Amino acid sequence: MATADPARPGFHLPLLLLAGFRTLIDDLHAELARQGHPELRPLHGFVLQAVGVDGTTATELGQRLGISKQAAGKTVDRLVAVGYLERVDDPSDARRRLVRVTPRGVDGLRRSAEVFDRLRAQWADTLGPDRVDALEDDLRTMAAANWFRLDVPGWFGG
Amino acid sequence: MATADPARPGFHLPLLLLAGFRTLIDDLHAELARQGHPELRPLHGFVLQAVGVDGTTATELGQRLGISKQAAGKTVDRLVAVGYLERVDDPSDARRRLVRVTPRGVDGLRRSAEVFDRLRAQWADTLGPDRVDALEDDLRTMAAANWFRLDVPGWFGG
DNA sequence: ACTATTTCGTCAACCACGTTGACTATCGTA
DNA sequence: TACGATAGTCAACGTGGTTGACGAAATAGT
Repeated sequence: MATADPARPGFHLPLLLLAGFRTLIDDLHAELARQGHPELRPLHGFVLQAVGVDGTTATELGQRLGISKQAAGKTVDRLVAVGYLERVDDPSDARRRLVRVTPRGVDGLRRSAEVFDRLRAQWADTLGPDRVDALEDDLRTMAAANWFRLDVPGWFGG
Repeated sequence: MATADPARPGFHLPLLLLAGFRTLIDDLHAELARQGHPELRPLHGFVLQAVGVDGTTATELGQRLGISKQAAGKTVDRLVAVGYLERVDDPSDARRRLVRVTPRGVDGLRRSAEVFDRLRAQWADTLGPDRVDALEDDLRTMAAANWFRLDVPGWFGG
């Protein structure tokens, strides 16, 4: 179904990594939708994770995700609109608006983690635990940078 | 740098796959920019590949990529604007507008393949050829579907 | 041969994600 | 107190996706 030339080994690697990522993400969100979180988009989990239990500000969130404070602010807007984040005033600094994960957000995060664990276990069942460990080790070695950067304009990098 | 909990093994896998993909894609485009193709975006290579040497139509391209014909048409517009694709009339069917890769597009595609091969070789140097092979085998096993789908609204899937 | 259906391409409106630039309000400090 | 740095927002824009509607051309059916 693809035009990608199977004879070019170099072209396989990125496509396979992308397909592996998508497989996990698609499975995750199919399951999350079933568990009452149909609104949760792939990006949202990363953002909720980056907000963390202590909360943050939009500017700091942008720094954590490697995006501008404006982009972070708009993403927070959307997450607030669907009930996963909330904004509260910071009593100690009238400029800042603290961003916090709501109980619904915590629930989504918890379920995401559970589903990811389950999916990883499936991979281990199919490939063997050692192969999954090796896969992670190898990727950790090769992808040391690019860990939490989410700047996506024009698909990853621009 | 990340808020991702290192104690949750399940959360690592998708992040690592994404980071691996991004590492390759970022390296590729840095090199392509150096080689005279600064306009080539990550998506473009996939699209050029999907158009193929024989050319296609926007509708068929959309089917190949798993996106709507309108989205495919707009993407073709952009690729035409930067000189990687061209549209020609189909003499045998006045409704169709054939999309073809230009010589510049072919050049970009050829260089992309070369760079990918080089990057794969780098991975093999670092991890060992057997590990890279195993990584590809394992991903091929787990990511059989999701091969060439590029529907990205809200980040992969929606 | 004429009509009816399908197909191709495009337009228009919209959404999700990113960018930069400009601006206000507030804080902290010299 | 006045000034520079910081937080947040608004506006305009670019790229990638969606659906719905529509005209023109090809095809199928009677």
